[in-house]
Amino acid sequence: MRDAAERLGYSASPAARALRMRRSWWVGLIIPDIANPMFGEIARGAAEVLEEAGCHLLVSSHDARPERQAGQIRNMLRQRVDGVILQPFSSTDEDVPRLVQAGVPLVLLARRHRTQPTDHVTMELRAPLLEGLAHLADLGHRRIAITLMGGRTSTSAEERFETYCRFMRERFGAADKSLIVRLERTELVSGREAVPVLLAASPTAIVASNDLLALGIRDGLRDAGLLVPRDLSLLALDDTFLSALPGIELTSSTLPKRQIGVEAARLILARVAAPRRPCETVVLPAPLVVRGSTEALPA
Amino acid sequence: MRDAAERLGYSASPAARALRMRRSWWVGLIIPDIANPMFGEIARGAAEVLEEAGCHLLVSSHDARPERQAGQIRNMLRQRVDGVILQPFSSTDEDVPRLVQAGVPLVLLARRHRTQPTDHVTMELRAPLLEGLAHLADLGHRRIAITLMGGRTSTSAEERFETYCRFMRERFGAADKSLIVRLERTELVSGREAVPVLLAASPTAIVASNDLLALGIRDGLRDAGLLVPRDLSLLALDDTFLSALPGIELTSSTLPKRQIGVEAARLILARVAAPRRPCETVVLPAPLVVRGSTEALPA
DNA sequence: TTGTATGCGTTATCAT
DNA sequence: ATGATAACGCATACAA
Repeated sequence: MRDAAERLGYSASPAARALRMRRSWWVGLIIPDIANPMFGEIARGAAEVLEEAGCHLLVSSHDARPERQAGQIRNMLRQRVDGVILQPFSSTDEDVPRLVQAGVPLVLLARRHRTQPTDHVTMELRAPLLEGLAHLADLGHRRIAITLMGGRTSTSAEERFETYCRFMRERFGAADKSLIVRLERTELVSGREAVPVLLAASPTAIVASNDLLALGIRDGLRDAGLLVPRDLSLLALDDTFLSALPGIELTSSTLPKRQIGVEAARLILARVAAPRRPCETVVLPAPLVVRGSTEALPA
Repeated sequence: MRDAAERLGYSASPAARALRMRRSWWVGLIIPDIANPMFGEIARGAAEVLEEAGCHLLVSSHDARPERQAGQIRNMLRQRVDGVILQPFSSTDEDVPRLVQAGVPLVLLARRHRTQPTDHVTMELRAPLLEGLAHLADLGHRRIAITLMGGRTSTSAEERFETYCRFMRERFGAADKSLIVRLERTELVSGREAVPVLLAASPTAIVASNDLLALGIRDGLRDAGLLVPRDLSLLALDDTFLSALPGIELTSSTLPKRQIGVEAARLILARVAAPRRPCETVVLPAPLVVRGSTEALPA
């Protein structure tokens, strides 16, 4: 019977199925930027495991505009998606309770919501930073500057802030707050613009929130007549494929991008199968890869 | 009435609409690699104009596997998408006649089909190459090597082959075929592996099919003790945002990626509105941007 | 103009 | 087991 159907090239109409079954067999992935290869790899990982379960991935990019994110969520709910994978803007993103309210399986990426418990997948936040700081400290660096993204609303920034301060205190007795630079945007130009502020604290090494930002910083340093790693060491957290490129070669903590997608999809499917199961958190490692941008401090 | 509906938060069920109207208000975009920012930007451009028309973009990445492309097309046809935007594998891709047969509005990217006329959007192929060759020739280069992707089935490779030969003949009297290197894959490693073959023809400048390939070539040259642009000039066609990155800085012909998506979506909508209109071709310019990887040949 | 019945292609239910 | 039937939520054609 099934093969007879396949012989004849017949296949059920998804629209009729969705109407009748009140679900679409689609899972939505809502991301800030579809041109960012990081999210592309997450999408690939998620699509892989969803296909196996007979579902499809629906990707929506909102280009960092909250009102677009809200619109895309509305749209997905209308489509009766089986689940939503979302990287929220902040830990107080109002769309998160809305989604939970709507009763749709939800997986948060990167951050968790402050009040609303959900399934979510993150990468280790403390370990890679500690590993990076230890790497620099072992190379002789003491004045290590760090960039932190977003305001105080960002849990990840706060966690990094605390981790940084604790490490510096434990290793060197004190943490000089002037070495901490808070940035709004995580782009190349943002890195370039941050250079004067960074240099004001006269660091010998800089930890950047991600590799694109690090590239901008390196470019700004070059304009200031400073070369990496000769004059300053540079380390990037949360890297993309860029860090490994010849000509870039940044020491960085590398995210398991595909795996993030895989785990997120897995959590969605698990909740579809068991709506009342307790929320689960998956924490993925982000090991440090030493490349050419960090060097021992000359004595 | 409409606003009354919106006040109450009501909105039509897409499934019921699709079932009744025999169309989904979705447009499919089928691409080789969702982690490639080039396709991300195309997707963004397409999504923008589709949203305005009340449609949504459905992105599917097949990771360069023909059988996956075929499956995704089947899936999209079942979903009754309003149209399909596709970058076919070759000018004889068998999925193309199938799609036309199915009667779904279809826009081809990059290449056109050899026998089946369709709407399509390409970038200029001859002009950027000629511009690049002229740029190198003006810098004093005579032995200009070039990489060509794919076998003889690739129309674009053939067009570039002819363009290259004609330019070299007209400018220097003859085209040395040993300067032409045919490659199968367009990846970083592929560029690195091509270096020995390229060097065998002792060129002073190299034209690479795209910037990732160029990066690989530069890396391979460095391993061979040759520096760009000091020892060799390097020029990339069909660039992505990579070329402009500090630390990369390749002279390259820059694709209007977003615009490709915009035009493709426009063509889909036009055909939805007028199914019998004649096929249209949009050719977008790809101007040369001179950066640090090309230099005058020392006398 | 406003209202009402029918069908789109499934699945689920109920009767056989 | 197998088969007929209703309902999912909309658009449309036709009646009032």
